[in-house]
Amino acid sequence: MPDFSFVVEHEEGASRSGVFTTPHGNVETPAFMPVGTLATVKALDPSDLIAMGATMILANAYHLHLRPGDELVKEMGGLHRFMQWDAPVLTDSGGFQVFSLATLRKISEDGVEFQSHIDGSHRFFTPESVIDIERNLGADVIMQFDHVIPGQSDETSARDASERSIRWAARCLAEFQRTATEHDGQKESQALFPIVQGGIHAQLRTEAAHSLSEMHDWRGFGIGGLSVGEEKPAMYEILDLMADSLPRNRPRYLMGVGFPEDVIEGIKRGVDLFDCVAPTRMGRNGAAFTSEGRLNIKRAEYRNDPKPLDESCDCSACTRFSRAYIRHLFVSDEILGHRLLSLHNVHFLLSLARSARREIAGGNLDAWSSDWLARYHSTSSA
RNA sequence: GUGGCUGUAGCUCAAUUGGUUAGAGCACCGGACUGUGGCUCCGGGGGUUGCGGGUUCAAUUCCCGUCAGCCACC
Repeated sequence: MPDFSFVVEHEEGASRSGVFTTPHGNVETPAFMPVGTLATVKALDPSDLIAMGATMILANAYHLHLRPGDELVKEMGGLHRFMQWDAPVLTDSGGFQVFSLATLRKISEDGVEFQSHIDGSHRFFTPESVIDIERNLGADVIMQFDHVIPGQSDETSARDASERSIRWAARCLAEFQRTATEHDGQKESQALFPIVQGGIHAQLRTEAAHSLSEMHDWRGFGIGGLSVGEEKPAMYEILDLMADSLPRNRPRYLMGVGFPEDVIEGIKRGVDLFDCVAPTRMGRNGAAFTSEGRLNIKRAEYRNDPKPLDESCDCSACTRFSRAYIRHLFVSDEILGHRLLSLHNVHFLLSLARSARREIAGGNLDAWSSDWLARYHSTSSA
């Protein structure tokens, strides 16, 4: 048995359902991966995640390197043991953090110099150093160090970032292979995914997909640089391109997406893996995803509403608590409110991916997704 | 009982020697958030300036009365 594999079981148009196998277990795809940047899915316990059917979660190399330190995580037995999560984990490299929160940064061909957002200390990340960090953390899937730019960037800067990301993929791969024997022994303990960049420029995207595909027989591919400020139709067009230009027999991971409607649109275009902070962040900010659109639980109209967040949901928040109670928790700034909404939202995304998987197997994704989207949008903008 | 101080948005306070439409923070009511800071950001509704008179072209501001709270002294 290979330590990593991907088997496509059913296909419908560009979409497919399958099983992604890792050293810590199988991931049935399409799948949504809850985000646990700091080795914790905020407000949730690993047992909550297992109970909801989560199979794979994220952590972040940039954040864990700064605190508590990847060396410490390694000393404590690696990420799985440290956070008591025995199922698959994926670590993001920190490329996105360089883009999103490092105010002081200097990008060169060699790497990125930036200041820690925690203590202001100066750091230098290279493709090689990031792989070393991700080796120490020990996640099943590790992402290359890439260069992310805003969604509306012009073609020149998008090309610059995309081509640099491809060169960095090669350097990550070299460092990954150099360190393979000391980490893997006889077995393959980690898989490295490259990341396709190229902004919203079709030519750049297809070039990047082909360059990376020819570079190595990767275990899977990341699609990055989307949902970073571009219009939604532009993102969907790029995903259409990816369906045709990435190998069909490898999982495709759309990074940082998404909102329920984007997960549906991604699945229709052959995406297998998703991750997003939305369910937990919005959970902490008082918004719930429901089958009829987004619901802001802090609204006064829910003050005495006995209904659950979503009447068609069977999560442990919806089967027990009223909107009135959860609203009260938020108005009173009680942490149980954050927990219940996070629980519900993560359940919502996991359940959505499961439903889509089922519909693909039944050959009914197209009709199902149309109905789903119509219902979701019918009341959310009212 | 006498003297003094203070009354401005739900709360805490602003408002240049009397000068345009009395502002701010918090609260409240909406909205945003896509490879995570529980943060943050963007809008909005709110005032018979305790009450009643007076002076003035003009009063939150000056004067008189009155009510309320606080302080001091009988």
